Amino acid sequence: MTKPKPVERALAPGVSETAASQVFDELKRDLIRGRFAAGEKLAISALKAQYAVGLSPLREALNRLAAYGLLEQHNQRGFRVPPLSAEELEDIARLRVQLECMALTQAFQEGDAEWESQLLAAQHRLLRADKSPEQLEKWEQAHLQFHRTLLAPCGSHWLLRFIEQLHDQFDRYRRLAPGNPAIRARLDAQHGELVQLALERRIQDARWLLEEHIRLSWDVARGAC
Amino acid sequence: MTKPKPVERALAPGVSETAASQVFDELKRDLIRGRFAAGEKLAISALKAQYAVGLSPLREALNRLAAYGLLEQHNQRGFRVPPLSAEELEDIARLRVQLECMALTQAFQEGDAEWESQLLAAQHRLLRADKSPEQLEKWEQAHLQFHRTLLAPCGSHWLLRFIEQLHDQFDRYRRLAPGNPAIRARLDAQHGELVQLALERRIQDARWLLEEHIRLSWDVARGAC
DNA sequence: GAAGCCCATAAAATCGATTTTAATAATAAC
DNA sequence: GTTATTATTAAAATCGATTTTATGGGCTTC
Repeated sequence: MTKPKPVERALAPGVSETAASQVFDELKRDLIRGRFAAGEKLAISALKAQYAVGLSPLREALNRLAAYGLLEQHNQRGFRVPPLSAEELEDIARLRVQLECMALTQAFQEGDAEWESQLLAAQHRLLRADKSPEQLEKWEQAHLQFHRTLLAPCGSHWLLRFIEQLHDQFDRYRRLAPGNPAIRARLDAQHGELVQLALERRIQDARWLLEEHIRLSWDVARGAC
Repeated sequence: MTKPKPVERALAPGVSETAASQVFDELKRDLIRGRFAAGEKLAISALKAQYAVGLSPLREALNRLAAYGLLEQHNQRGFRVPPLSAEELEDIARLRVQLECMALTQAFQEGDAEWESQLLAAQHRLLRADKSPEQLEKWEQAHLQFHRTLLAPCGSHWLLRFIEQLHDQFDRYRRLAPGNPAIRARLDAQHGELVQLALERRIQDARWLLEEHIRLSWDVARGAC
């Protein structure tokens, strides 16, 4: 007999990715990273080549991104990168303060020892992550994960979902804006302070600090508009 | 000059719909209406026939709905109607209270005379809408529009977006639950009271009433799980 | 000279068919 | 009798081609 079974059962037995999901992840990252200009119209056939994927999975990914708010979809005239505006950034930042402080309060009440451990771990990974341009994606991932961990035990699935969505939107601005080393240093320090306040469950101080943290990031992100 | 000659765009002025957008709207309505059982796996080929649409636009609509949270998407195993649970309903309801009260406060500050007019109009349309089973969709539309109008001037695009999303989620429960005439009557009365408080800008009373309104709806919606 | 019209072109949207994967039934092994 | 393995079937995902719609240029008309 021949070998009609060269088809390895995909070493990962559980979750196999689809082309649509892969290109969704890549496009999402590239949109947040600022690979495309704000307001730019996406040329679908070009994307097809760039991401080495067929038309169907690509369109499905674009549809998901539009529903998520990282693209604008206009019937019969394709997809467009949303414009950046100082007004929208203000909206996003203010709402981040409200929602994240809300989640923080809950997280402080619900968080247990395991949470404290994971928070310390996440902070350490962030601290050690290399922020050089080549490793920037790694740092961004660690940063996102830190903020996720901080609020994770809040108990509200939908609140966390909205916060994540706003975070992605905010990062479009922040990552496009020129860096500010002085502010960046202060922001980095605040992560450690947040952990300390979390361990001590000093909710009011933590809320003030988190608000300050977001407002400082906002100061940086403003540079994008 | 003074030639108010709006360029006639083809035979369909304004926005021509795509098949994907149409089936998205229909599916969204049917999901909220409870046409499919919670937890049910959607048979794509069956939907294709039911909605009289091709595979591509149908899949695009399903992808959008999954990103919106009205469907679950599992790689390589299709789409599924999210299950209903008392815990998630609680999450949704509590968050509605928080977010809508937040928006209400802003709306009371930003709303002008034009807003007051539209609010009165929306309330009257709701009052007059027929709630009979045949006309139920009309009433639901008027109800949604009333709540939209109430919060519209709040100034935060993203807050309104999240509130609408939660409202859709909440309605899945409410519309599946058996009706309660006594509570329904009280809820209907509250719409008028909210308008009155809005006209007088009695923010604190209005916040209490809106919270009470959502909690009462919640009492009804609980009947779905 | 500007506005309207028509055609050519490019892009978006959709269709029909194919490929890939998961779910299920049937069979074999222990 | 149970578990493991293979074959079968059904469904999801993807591809390639076609249809539909928007866009831009050149022409005509007033």
